[in-house]
Amino acid sequence: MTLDVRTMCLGALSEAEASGYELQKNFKEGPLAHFLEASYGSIYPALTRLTEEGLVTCSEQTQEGRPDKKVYSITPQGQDALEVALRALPAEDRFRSEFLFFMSFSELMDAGQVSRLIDDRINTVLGKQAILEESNREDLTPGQKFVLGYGHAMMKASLKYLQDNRHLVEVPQMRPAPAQKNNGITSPSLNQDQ
Amino acid sequence: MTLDVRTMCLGALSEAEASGYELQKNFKEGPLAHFLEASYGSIYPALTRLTEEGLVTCSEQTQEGRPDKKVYSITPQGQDALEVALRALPAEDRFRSEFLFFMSFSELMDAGQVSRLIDDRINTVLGKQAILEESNREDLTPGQKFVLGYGHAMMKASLKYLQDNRHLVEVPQMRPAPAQKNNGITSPSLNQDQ
DNA sequence: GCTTCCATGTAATAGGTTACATGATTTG
DNA sequence: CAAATCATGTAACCTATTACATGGAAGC
Repeated sequence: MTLDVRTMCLGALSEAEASGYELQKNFKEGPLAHFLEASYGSIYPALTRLTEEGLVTCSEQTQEGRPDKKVYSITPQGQDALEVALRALPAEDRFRSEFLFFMSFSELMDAGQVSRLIDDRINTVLGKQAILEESNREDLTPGQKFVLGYGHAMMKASLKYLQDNRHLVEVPQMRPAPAQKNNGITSPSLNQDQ
Repeated sequence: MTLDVRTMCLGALSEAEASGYELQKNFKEGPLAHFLEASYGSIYPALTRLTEEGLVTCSEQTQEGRPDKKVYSITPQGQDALEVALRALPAEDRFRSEFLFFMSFSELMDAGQVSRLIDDRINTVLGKQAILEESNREDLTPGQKFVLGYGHAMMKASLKYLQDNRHLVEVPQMRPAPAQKNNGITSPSLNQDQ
């Protein structure tokens, strides 16, 4: 089984009823933001399908000063389906990083580009960290807190690694360079903790 | 630009010539294993396309005792294309974790399942760590070492977090209701396989 | 006045996985 | 003797992204 948008929506609706628009926002800014993401183009069809299958119901709400809203709620069958799904074994994570791919070819880039890439990366991680911190409220379930903490730990580790090891790819390689002191290239061993 | 299998293959071939079969193995077991993965169904068509575009060339090699092999090498145009691609801004990481999704609903699972999930996760991370350690050879480029070290740091942080915080989801939550009867509603379950 | 937020949806497209099809050889 | 490894490829399928289409209200 793969974690698809349909299951993501069902899970989110088991926490609270919401519209498609709100779901997208929750994925993007909620406590699970670091590993969930979905576009409207996948959310709306998913909700239609869940409704057809009887796992959620929809009630249209007219609002003043705002567009109409379709609020979806989970049904008992939906809750059941979610709990059944939760008994299976989770599939492996899907992680694909263009940043790391680029970095693995740092010798093919000039120093400026490499540094820029790392700076950008640090900034995006800081941004994501801020999002997680904002969504850390008291009303989160233990599970959500656990997951949020996990994301936070990963980002902290990421920042630390980038800061501590950027010199490995920023030190100009094979240059007929003049005397540059401080050639502190530490052997990039895997197990360097401190 | 998105990191597609075609670009992954081109990058790998810029390091060394290889067959499609070898590329898959390299993705799965090499120093970039933690964020690259591709099936044969995507690699072989990608190689065909790269050849058509003149970015790689192919030479068939007959082997004794083994099936014939198609060894692909990068062309100057291919090397050029790779370096051009490297000047762009990398797209955001794609990360989707079914494990974390499950954990965020830990209250809906029984304690045994939660513990099993965490144990399994620890074991898979340990397995991936072993793969990375095995691929840590001296002939890696600085970029590859940097990326491999990054993966290693992430896994270490992951293990530490799991071990230090599993109690957050393993402590039994105050459940009001004792016996939940299992009503056998044949609900249209989510992706029931097996 | 421009941009962002609210709000829903469809269609074209891209990109990938899984299963299928084939088959010799080596390892346990 | 069964399983894994080596080796390539296609076809059916699935899922998700992007762009398109629409439009009022609120904030800057």
